[in-house]
Amino acid sequence: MSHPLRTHIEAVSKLTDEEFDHILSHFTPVKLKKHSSLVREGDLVKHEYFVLKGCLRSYITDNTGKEFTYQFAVETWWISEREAFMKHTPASTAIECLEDCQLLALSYEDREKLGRELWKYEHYLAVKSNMGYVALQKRLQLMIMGSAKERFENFVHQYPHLYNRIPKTHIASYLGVSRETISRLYRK
Amino acid sequence: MSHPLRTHIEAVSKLTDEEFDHILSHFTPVKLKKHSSLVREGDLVKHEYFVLKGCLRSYITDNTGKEFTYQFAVETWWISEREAFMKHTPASTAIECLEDCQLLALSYEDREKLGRELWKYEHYLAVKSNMGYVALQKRLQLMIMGSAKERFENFVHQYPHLYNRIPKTHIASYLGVSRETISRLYRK
DNA sequence: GGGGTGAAAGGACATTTGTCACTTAAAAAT
DNA sequence: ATTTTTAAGTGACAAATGTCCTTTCACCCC
Repeated sequence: MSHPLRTHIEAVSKLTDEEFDHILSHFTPVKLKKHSSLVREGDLVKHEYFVLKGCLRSYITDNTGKEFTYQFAVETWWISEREAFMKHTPASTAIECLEDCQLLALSYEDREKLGRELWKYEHYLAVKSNMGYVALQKRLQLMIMGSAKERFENFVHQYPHLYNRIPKTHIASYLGVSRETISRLYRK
Repeated sequence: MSHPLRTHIEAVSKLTDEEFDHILSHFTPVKLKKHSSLVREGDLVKHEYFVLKGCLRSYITDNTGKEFTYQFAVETWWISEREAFMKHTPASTAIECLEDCQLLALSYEDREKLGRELWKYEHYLAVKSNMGYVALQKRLQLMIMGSAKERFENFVHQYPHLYNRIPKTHIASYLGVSRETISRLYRK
């Protein structure tokens, strides 16, 4: 059974054992308890993370205390605060663990280094970034064109495993509806 | 007075006269009349476009005939159908001219070629792509957290020059509200 | 320069979704 | 096990926004 990170990269381009070992040697394991924070608003974000085990979300809180969930991450997903990580500015979104988590951390410097050393890694990043952009476009489109019901059904269909794993409150804040609305839809 | 495309690239990195002339030599001028289509749904998209003069929008139409505007473009902006252009798949969004337009077209092959030949161009693309991602995130966030009023006011504040140039119908479809709602907000 | 065409404004009403207050259920802590 | 805390379900009502329809305005175009 191959390493989950290897599987993930090889969905884009195949690696030799040496290449993968070299890549993996730049990652640092991180363990976190449920409810702990990986990133707090205002932090500098020096790493991005690959999830080995557990579940996290990134979110922001507005001045009235309402939350908006940008992203969830479970096994084999990446998570970070992209803008802060890239530009070395303070984080405007927070990241918290929804379960006990095991992560692999990669620093900004090592990411750059890997990209320079290994074209396949650079390419993997470019493909990943592009897929992220397209996915975000789709989400925006659904947000604008779809009703609460359509958004909810799409979520359940797209992420059946998340739907029973993540508190409804957070799913609601990801979909941009109230928790009560989710309840009402769920009933039917 | 420098060429608008040069100014745009040089906001990221400075070019020599030779470099810019080399870049520019890969672009083809395109002229289009108001109301004409640059891309139709289902087309293959072989070029991306830099706007010299005029105004365009990209949009999709759902099965009930309702439209959603992805993007506007005026002087010095780029426009294309990113997914179709990148993946060589049929376009799922259309692009139309809201005014008479003068554009510069760059083919996929030439784009790749320029990126390979001139690192500064590759870098310019990467920066542009990253800014696009962050902007899209901000738009999604505002869409989810903001009221119709907030979204509208943000638009007017962010693009004061577009607000009097583009039909309200299209601004409404960009903001994900009905035209009537825009009218009501504008009244006050 | 009058007739036609498309965009915007406005009112009445319907629908969706949010808010609040309360109850129930489940999970965590001691 | 019992208590305490947290999440979810529910109903009544309010607010925001959409829909439909009519009127007005502005701009083109023979």
